[in-house]
Amino acid sequence: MSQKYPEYKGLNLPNVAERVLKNWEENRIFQKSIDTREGNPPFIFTEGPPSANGMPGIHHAMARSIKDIFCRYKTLKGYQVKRKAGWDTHGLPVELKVEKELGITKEDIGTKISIEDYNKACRESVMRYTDEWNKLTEKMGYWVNMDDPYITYESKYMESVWWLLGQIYNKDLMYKGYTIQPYSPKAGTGLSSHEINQPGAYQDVKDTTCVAQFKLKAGEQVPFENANLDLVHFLAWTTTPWTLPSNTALTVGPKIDYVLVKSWNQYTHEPIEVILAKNLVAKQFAKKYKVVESADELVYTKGDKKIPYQVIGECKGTDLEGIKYEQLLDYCQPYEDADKAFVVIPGDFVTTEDGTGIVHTAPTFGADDAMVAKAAGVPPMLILDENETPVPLVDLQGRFRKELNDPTFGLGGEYVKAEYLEGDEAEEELTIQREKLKDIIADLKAYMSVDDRITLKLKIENKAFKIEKYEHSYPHCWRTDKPILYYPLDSWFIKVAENRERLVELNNTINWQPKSTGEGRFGEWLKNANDWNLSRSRYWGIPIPIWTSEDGTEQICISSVEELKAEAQKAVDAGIMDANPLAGFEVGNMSQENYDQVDLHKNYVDQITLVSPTGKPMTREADLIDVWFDSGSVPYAQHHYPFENKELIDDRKGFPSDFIAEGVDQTRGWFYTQHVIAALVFDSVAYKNVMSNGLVLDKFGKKMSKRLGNAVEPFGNLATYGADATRWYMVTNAQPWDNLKFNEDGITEVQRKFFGTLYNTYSFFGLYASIDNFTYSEDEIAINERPEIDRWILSKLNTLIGAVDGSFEAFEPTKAGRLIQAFVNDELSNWYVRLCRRRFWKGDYTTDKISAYQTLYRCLETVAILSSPIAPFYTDELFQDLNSVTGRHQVESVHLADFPKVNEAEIDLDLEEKMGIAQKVSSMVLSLRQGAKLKVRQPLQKIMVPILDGDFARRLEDVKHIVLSETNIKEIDMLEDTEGILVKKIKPNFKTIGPKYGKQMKAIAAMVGQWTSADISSVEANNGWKGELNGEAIELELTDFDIVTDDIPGWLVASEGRMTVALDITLNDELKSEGIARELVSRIQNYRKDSGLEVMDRIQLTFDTNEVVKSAIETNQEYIKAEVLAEGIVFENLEASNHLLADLEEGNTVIGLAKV
RNA sequence: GUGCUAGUAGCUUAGUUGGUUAAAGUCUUUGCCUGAUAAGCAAAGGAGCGGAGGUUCGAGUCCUUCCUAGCACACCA
Repeated sequence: MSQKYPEYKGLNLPNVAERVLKNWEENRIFQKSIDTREGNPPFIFTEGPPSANGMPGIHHAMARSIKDIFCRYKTLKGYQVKRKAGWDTHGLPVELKVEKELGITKEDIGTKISIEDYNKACRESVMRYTDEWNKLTEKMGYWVNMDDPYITYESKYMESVWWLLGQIYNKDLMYKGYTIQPYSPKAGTGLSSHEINQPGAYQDVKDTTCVAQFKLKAGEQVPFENANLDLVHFLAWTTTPWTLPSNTALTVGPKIDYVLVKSWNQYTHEPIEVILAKNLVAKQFAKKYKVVESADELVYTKGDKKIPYQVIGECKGTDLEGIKYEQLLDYCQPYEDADKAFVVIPGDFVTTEDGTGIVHTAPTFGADDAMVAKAAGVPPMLILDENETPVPLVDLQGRFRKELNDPTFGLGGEYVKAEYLEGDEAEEELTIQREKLKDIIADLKAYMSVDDRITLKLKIENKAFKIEKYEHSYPHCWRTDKPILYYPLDSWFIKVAENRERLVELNNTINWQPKSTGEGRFGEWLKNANDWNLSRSRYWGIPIPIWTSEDGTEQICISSVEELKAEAQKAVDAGIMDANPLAGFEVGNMSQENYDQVDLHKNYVDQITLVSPTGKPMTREADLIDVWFDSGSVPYAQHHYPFENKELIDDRKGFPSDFIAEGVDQTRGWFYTQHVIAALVFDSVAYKNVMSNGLVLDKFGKKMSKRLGNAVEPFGNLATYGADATRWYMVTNAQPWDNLKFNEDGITEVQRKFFGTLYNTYSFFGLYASIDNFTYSEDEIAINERPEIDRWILSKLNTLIGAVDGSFEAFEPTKAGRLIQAFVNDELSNWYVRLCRRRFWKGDYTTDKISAYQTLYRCLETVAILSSPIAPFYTDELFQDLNSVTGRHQVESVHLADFPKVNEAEIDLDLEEKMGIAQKVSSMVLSLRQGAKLKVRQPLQKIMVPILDGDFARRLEDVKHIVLSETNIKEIDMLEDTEGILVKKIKPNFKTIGPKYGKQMKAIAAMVGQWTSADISSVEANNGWKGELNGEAIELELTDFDIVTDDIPGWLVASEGRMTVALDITLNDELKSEGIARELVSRIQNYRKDSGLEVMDRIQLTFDTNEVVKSAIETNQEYIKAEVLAEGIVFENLEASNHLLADLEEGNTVIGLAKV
């Protein structure tokens, strides 16, 4: 044990972090923080897996700081907090990156490159930045066990996922459906709703939209009396004209009013009669049209400025149901039930906010469309391909099928969205189009999209009522950035919708931080949860473990490697497979080697054909499981549950999580999928407390992005400022769930204000404690034997412990940090240490001095522990530096210590109140001095303070010595009887009078404002006021008024709140000479310092000065000698150039100083 | 478009159940103190609380509406 407290040349937080990190490694402190809590209750934390195929950013540091804070806090509180790191390894981002690197597309997989090689490439790519992640984790001081991470591509992990899915399958919560889903032709995959909801997925695009005219079928009737049936058309709007060939129905709202309007087509000028929603008439007949009242005015010839229109009939949507119309674009017919197509059907989702109130319905490309069409028995536009398989009119690459070939307009084989064209394809298409369209457009300048050509065709054929560009937001594939299509796909679904209620119920038991995210955002989302589309038609992921016979009648869902091996063996026995690829797997052997010899990825399991009970071969369903299911499985799969660690989950020893935290942008999916899996499989919550932290924006509040170059690079930041300052800044500057405007100036401020002050306080303590050999070896001085100031700071300290504990407990790290910071700056450094300085460096090693050391030591030690969850590095050094001398704690790191307990006996609220008065009065006196330009060094005779009440007098009496020394005043006068001395001021107390005489408030205030000193005295004498105001009797008590002293005539006065202080600024000779002495002491102290003297060096003083100063020196000789540690003082002539020259009292004083 | 969150001095934030003159820090200017000194104290400057209405004796706090930002949601034709 050392006798000296370590000293440093200055505070360099990055260096501190280096030293502490080394210490942690050498002494395995993290491991010890878990081991020493063995047998204690666990605090279950689950780490959300990041993907290591990208570099970590500063926002990761943010999210990880939050996690770390609570894990460290709970460790201090005695919990055992295991935290297993993990990696998310599957998914489209990895695949797309690999495709790019290999220069291939999805179609090449399985042909140009084997799935096996492809998956190998993915496996190698996905862990590429693992080292950077590990480095960040270490540098920022995030404690998580990285030696044994769970990795989602490992066989054990995948086996657990299969097991979970098997549970869901066996509970009959899965089904295979044919639904319209967001589909990205360029990525070649369907997208989950999570993916559509990636930031930036919805983009504003300008599309060609079209209000098409669907002609009434010959022989049909309409519910309008004087309609010309040859001219009647339904108007329907679409933003995707490419879906018009797939139209098979028009949907109307049954309750909506529709009208028949007579007019002319603006492009062909042919007469038309159109049906649309009543309250959309004005919108559709804008600009070129004008309404007319009578049939007489309903005349039009081509070239007229405006086209007249008139409403000639009205009906309800119901009346239109069942009416047939002519197919708009007759390239194809539905392969079945074609006779039931092209009919008006009802739909509740129809609104009259946009369009025409009649919805163009293409069941193959719209989810609602499919639903209403199915309900009405209208077929989708599916045709049979060369294999006699029903297919939609657009292929999986996003191109029209060849059946749509139009001699003039092309279409067949072309991409339905121009955005899908790559490179020169647009140019090539343009050449073809120029040739084909030359009769219509003489000189085509630019490539015409499919939408543009379809609308052009409709225009020519009198089938387009209006064609416009329209800007709206449309979902885009989050990876390829191309627009998605809604497309019919085969998929596996988990039945989430029918379990919504239970999901909501369970969510209500979760403590969300902030509350609003859980109740509002997440809760609302659960209430409207749709079935979870699990299928992904990709390669690198966990395969759906379902094998089906070719006719679809028999099926098995595999839940383990053991089961797969057994089923494969059956197939071998039945002669369906030659050999069992899992023969080498030893059932029940949980060793890594055993599991390493199996691979459950697609390339491997697709080789396996199983046999059904009736002997039919069964092959695996081609799709993979949505990667969000991987991460939602973490709580179980990280432990290889239920194959290993069964008790962790079953006995609830490691589940549900006590705490999880992730960024709000990234993690909606993770919060959700964990919740769904836990609810469906275990009927439990997955986590009890959850914090969603906000985004890290740049200092202007803009989102950070590499493209804008405003992203903060985390490594450089940590190296410059140190992890402690960055962490402290991030946590204390804004609530974690608010977005953080990341400004490096803020970190500098934290460095200076908090860590600088804390460091200074420690240095101050260390300096003197080392000199005095304070090692905390004396008995703890009883609290009632300590001076007031010590008891005060200890009271504050105990209050702080309670408040910080409560804040951490309530998952409010910002509050905790701010409280600590306020304590260190305002209470400890700027009041306690400042007032107590002399106690540390003056005089003998007395009880008072020991009390001061003990008190300051405890403050520093406690602050170190309290702050350690947020700033793990510096606080550990501080703690260890203190503990290395005193050995008070048997632990080698602050992170192994126990969280301090509140000692209620040390809390003295009355004392805290007193000190508040002392601070207030001192501040007021200093302010008065400032105003009078009287330096604090100049002593003054007295101040007067009017006494407000008995408590105030007692309190002020107790702390008056502090006020006097702080402000350099000789005495304090408490004025009890203030009549005639003080000028008083009275104000009504709105808070108490308001509820009683609300309406009269203004009148009362006005009246009170007029009162004179005499009136105030009378109110005081009568203990209140009674009277009548505006005819109402009013009775006010003394407490309904605030009476404050305002002024003392002839004195320098300051008032704040109810307190008033008056300062006597007259100077006599004695005060003057003392002022001179103090001034000299200050100069000599600086001179000592400049001369390089040690604090304890003793000196001999020589003065060459005038009479005034000389007499002041003589008068205060003992004081000066004691202050500057002078043995003696002599007066003789001195050469100014070799000594200190001071300008005092209108003359020069030369000061000589010699070390003795 | 809908929902959630936020909008308070140049900047970062605090403002409890509505109660008199809106609070800190930072910043700028000025003065001071100091054997903790890249700190500290004091004074001055700077907002009327995103805008507009309303409820109330009284609104930064409650209500309505609009605007801005971020996030989430959306099948929107």
